Amino acid sequence: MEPKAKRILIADDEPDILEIVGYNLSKEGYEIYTAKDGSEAVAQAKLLNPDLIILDVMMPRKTGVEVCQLLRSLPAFQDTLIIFLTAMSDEASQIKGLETGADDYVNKPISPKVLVSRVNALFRRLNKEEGKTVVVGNIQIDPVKFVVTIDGNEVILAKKEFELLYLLASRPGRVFLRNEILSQVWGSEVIVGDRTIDVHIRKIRQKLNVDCITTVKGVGYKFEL
Amino acid sequence: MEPKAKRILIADDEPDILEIVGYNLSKEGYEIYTAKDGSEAVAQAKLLNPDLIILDVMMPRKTGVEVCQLLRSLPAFQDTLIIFLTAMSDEASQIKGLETGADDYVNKPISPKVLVSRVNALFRRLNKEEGKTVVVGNIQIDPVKFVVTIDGNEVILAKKEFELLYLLASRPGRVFLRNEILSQVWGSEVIVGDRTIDVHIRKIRQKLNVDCITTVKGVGYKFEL
DNA sequence: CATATCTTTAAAGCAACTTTAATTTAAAAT
DNA sequence: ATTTTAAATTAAAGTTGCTTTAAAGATATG
Repeated sequence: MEPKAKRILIADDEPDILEIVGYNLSKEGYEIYTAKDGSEAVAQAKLLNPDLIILDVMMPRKTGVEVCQLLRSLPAFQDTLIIFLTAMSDEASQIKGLETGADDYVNKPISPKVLVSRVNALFRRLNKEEGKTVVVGNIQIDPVKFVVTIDGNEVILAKKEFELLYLLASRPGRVFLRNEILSQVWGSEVIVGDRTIDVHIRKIRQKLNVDCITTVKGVGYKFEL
Repeated sequence: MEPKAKRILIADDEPDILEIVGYNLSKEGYEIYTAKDGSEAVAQAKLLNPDLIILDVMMPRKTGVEVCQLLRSLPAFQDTLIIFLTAMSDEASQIKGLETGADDYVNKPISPKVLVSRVNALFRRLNKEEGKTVVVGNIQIDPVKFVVTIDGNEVILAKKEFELLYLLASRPGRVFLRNEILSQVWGSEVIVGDRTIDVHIRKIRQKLNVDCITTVKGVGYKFEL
């Protein structure tokens, strides 16, 4: 299920900024809306309910700070992300901006790429996005949920089995030596026999019921479909 | 839920930075812990389960970026806030840092006040996400009213039970390690045995009478229907 | 201040996970 | 083809970690 595109409202009185920032963010898949002054920003915000509002501090007809304060006082905009854009690089303004309820404060001149990164970082945090899931073909291995799914069906692995599979699948195609596996999965202090690995490999193969772990005789194991 | 003091781990090889930043943040009511290199940062992080980690990028024995990547790959640190501190002010580093999974990127020389504002801003945002009613299937958990309802019927949980359930349910599917649970629900000062968690889990399962908490042996517990 | 409720500890039991060991099978090497 | 070596398989032993229960220690409440 694809999450619907995030809406971003950009408010600045310089058309160039709107243009450049808008272009770079839309390239990332965001839906962009613009406003050319503070009042318009408020009106647009109420109309659109954006997920993020980027506000220039110095704008005609309400400054960015005023817009921020006004919106934050409304229940509907309690959670909306807000970023300030400003030419004023002094500390005091920045602190004031952040204390007004903004989530970030970016100084001009703006690097579009940096701004995009910061926007992504904010959304990443908000979505509580889960990273690190290994996906190979129809197999998904999610270390956060501690679940393996094949074609959407959950397979339950024990801890060691899971760790072993995750290690192998994290680098599909690469061969892992037995002592690599031992040190990665078991740690360097623990001493277990080589057969232990075999038994776990077997259990994984059995439970997954998919031919995805290849034996490289005399060397180790590798994951591939 | 009484807000427990937020724990911040600061890692930098310059003692001055640790001193100044630590001082300013502790003034704000944060609990401060420090590490003087990358390896120590990782060790401390695992031990303390901090709410925020401030990482110098250039550190001996693992750079800040390495520490970030390492921690982000662990389930326990998916949600932990991370701020990079760096003398490198070039765009590329900043973008890379943010894409590594950091929540903010602050250039040196640091203004302690600005840093404090940014830290506050991050926590402010995080708190907005907390304290919300969690709805999973037919189960509702309202942390404000302190009430759990299943299909509209109220279920009465004790405080610790409620906090534990709320934690698990706030991220359905995600596995919470035992020490994560301990530090989130009990706090770092309190020392209670592992069995305590089990007993509370049991009481929750009993009272809810719905199979919604799964045990992941050797790892932790997770909430899912 | 007594009682009820919540929280934590402790202990027994059990189920699942992990490891070992022994045997069989398969793949290289001679 | 035979020997050697490594891995697969199986079953059993060993271990760990969770569940459950009961009871004692806190804390709150009337």
